[in-house]
Amino acid sequence: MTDSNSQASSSAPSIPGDALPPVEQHAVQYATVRNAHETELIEDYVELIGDLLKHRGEARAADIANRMAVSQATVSKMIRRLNELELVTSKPYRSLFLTEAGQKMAETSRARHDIVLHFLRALGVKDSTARIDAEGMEHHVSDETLAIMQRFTEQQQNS
Amino acid sequence: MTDSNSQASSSAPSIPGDALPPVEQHAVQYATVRNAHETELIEDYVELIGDLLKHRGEARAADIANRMAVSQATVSKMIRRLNELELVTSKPYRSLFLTEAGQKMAETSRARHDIVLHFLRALGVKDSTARIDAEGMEHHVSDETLAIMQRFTEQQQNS
DNA sequence: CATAATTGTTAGCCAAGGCTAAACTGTTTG
DNA sequence: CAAACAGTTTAGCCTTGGCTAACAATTATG
Repeated sequence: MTDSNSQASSSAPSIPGDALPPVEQHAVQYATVRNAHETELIEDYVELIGDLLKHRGEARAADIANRMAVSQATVSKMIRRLNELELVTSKPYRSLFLTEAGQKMAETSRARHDIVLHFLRALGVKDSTARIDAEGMEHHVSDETLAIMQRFTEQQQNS
Repeated sequence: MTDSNSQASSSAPSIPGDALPPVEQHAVQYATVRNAHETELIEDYVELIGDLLKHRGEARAADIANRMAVSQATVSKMIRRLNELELVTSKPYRSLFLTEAGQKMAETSRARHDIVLHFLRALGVKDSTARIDAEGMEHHVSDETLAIMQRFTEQQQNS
């Protein structure tokens, strides 16, 4: 352990991004991101399946492959994983459906996604950019920040 | 190709997150995120090495391992990659240094990171949360959004 | 200065998430 | 109703980014 704990442990939230955070805090940041990455893809699939079911009535592997710009083989493999995680049910060659848990995840993800998207638009980001950014950001926004984003969007609308 | 192009192709930026985006646009969103993921880790390493050099004068593998909460073996392997990409130079058992390209990347990453972090704080997110969120978000924020965030933060400060 | 502790590297393992090619199933249609 | 086409699955490959364990080099210390 070379890397001693910065200097003083004073809580200095006002000083800008200068000065390295203490090791443990820094470690938590990176670990949190790594962790998010593990669930990210899963959530994206589940969210998309939910959307397809809602808007199209069915969710076929081919649709998912097209929308995600990924091969059908990749989707097929992923569906197996989603099955094992009991997020979707699937009969071979038939549309997918979400389990209870899957539906819950889909709703949560969709809600997060929408909050971020609406927030970005309220900030003044143009639609096409906002959509791309929201897709990437949604998995990395804490509940605290999410709540603030929502409040901001609402205030923006009443004015 | 089952998934026909939603309905009308009218530009409707005002309607909420309802309705699926057209297939190609949707595909671009996901592809963009996938792409970001590939460079993300690299950027994080380079950024951290830059910070360590700046604040400590040296960047040792052990420090990186501690700060990233990852094994030394993982760091060692990663450093080999960074070497191949000509982002860092390293002699065994010596501190790392950034190449020109590495320094450039470190600065860019650091700048993005700071803009996002300051923005979140300006929004009212508490410091510890803002740090975690910024770490995850920074790689998924477009230049357009970044510029808006920066402006927002500045306005917030002059008031 | 010899040995202990720290730091770094290598080898070899694993899971995830891509891909292509080939095989199989279901549906449509001549 | 058979053949063609569209959709799905499987097999097998690759890269990334983790890990542990074992070994090597450097640095610190009794």
